[in-house]
Amino acid sequence: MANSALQLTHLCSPNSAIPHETSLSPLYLLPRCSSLRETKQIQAAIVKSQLQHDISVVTKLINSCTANPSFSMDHARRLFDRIPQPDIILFNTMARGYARSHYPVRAVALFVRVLDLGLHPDDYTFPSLLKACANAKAIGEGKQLHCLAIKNGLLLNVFVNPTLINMYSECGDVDAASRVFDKILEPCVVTYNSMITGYTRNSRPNEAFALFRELQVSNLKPTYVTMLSVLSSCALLGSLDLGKWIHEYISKNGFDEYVKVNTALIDMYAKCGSLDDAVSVFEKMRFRDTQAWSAIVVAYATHGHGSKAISMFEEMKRSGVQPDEITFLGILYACSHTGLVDEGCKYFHSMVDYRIVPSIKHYGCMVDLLGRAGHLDEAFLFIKDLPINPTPILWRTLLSACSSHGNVELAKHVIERIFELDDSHGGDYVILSNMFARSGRWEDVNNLRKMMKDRRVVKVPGCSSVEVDNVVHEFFSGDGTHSESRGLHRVLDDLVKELKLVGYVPDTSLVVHAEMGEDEKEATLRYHSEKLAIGFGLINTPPGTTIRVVKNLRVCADCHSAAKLISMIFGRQIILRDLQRFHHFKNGKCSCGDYW
DNA sequence: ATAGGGTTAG
Repeated sequence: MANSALQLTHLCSPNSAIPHETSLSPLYLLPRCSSLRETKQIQAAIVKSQLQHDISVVTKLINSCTANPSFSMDHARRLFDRIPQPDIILFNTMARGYARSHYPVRAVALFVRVLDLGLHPDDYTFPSLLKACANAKAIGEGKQLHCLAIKNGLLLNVFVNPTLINMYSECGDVDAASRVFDKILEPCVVTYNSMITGYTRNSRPNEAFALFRELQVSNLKPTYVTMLSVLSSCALLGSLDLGKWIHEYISKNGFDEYVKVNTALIDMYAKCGSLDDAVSVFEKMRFRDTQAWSAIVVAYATHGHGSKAISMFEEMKRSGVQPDEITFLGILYACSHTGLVDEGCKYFHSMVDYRIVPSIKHYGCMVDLLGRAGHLDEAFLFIKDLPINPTPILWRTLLSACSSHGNVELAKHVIERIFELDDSHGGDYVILSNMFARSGRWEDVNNLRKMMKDRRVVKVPGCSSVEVDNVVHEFFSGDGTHSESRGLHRVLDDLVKELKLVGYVPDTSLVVHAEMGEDEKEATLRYHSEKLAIGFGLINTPPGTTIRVVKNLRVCADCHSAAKLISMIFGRQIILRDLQRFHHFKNGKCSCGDYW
């Protein structure tokens, strides 16, 4: 903003008239402000030229306050409060700001004043308010606004449609969203996008693809935003073939010019198990923003390449791109899964340098980092000292660590904390019960089982799936009905025995070691991966068959699968994240086979 | 262009 600062000096000099229609006008500079400081400088120029009572000028100022990255609804509110008779445009502008702020409910609160003042909501009002409801997960208010939109004859408005669909699906009622969509006679591409996104965000990738197909055969053209959701659905399915098909479609249609699309491609490839393709997309990118860098850091981290994730993170900083909260999630994940406790703590504390306030997810990574490494008491104190209330998930992370490291006493204490918040999670009982069983405390096991029964806790079994030659084999925790289940158990028993021989504990701690896919550990892991391949090979498969999961997921993820199978055999809880990543095909056939 | 809009990957 060096240029505008120069121009401002001119503007603020005494007796300088404001040329309203030239590039020197403060109004012209407002949209170019990149910080609240600059917006305030323009405000000073506006006051100097006596324009501060002009409602249209204040509207522009407020818009500038809500532009990234200078976001300040507090300042916007101060400006708003000085206007004696705000009109609907000013209200709409404030509502849009609040909808995108940390306090979306305030948009709805402000709307009450609109009605009290007898102002009429228009086609700008509903999109902002519905967005606020989506962000606040306020489906009740959203439904009322839906009714009001109908009353005002705005149901078929092109701007209202997508936000209405978005509101329902963000509130988790994707069926309601779908009903709205079906009533729209001529949905525009943005409306299609919002519905495709709705299915994707609610983990219904097949319906997302069905709608994408419908969009393709309509006379509308998909946009790059369509591709973002479609890629995200690919990632949900975990289907690399489908992902490659979409990649070709993207290149053919020129969508690969968009940084966001390339970022979504990186994410898709990583989640479908092909780190190589993810890296190749990243390397071809000419411009890489924070999101693109984060995607590659996360890709390396989730594939177990912790130190590569760290070196990418350092390279990112060197090239002058600012990390954000997601980058830090990636780097903390990398550290915890690579056992780099000191580095992880260092990065966690460096977040403040980037003015990033840690979220519950960052705290979760820290608990995982400390817990996996066996620093259980430290992890416990970490949770105790948090500035926010811990969630059951946070305690659950520590509970798994207690299980890995066999600390029954701490586990008992932790589960009490969990039960204070949520006692309906079957997995928690199972973990502690197994810990009691391992130390021969059968009375405690029985008590826990009785407690589960009394509280009517249902166990939701974890599920893993392995795809061999387009046939998906699903395994549920504690279920031995798969035809090759016994054979698999035998191979995995052998694997566990060998792990014991090299000093590993056949426990969830296996996950810790299995994910250290680097340096001297790598050779060991490759060896065990082969064993695992033999294990998979037992599934009706002659030797030499391509086993996709094993082939594509590479060392670390192989072992992640191994860990999953082993955890299944030992009756442990399987993390939901794994379900997402590995749920690809159904009944031996690509679930999208109908559409392609 | 001349006060304000919808869908968005990590």
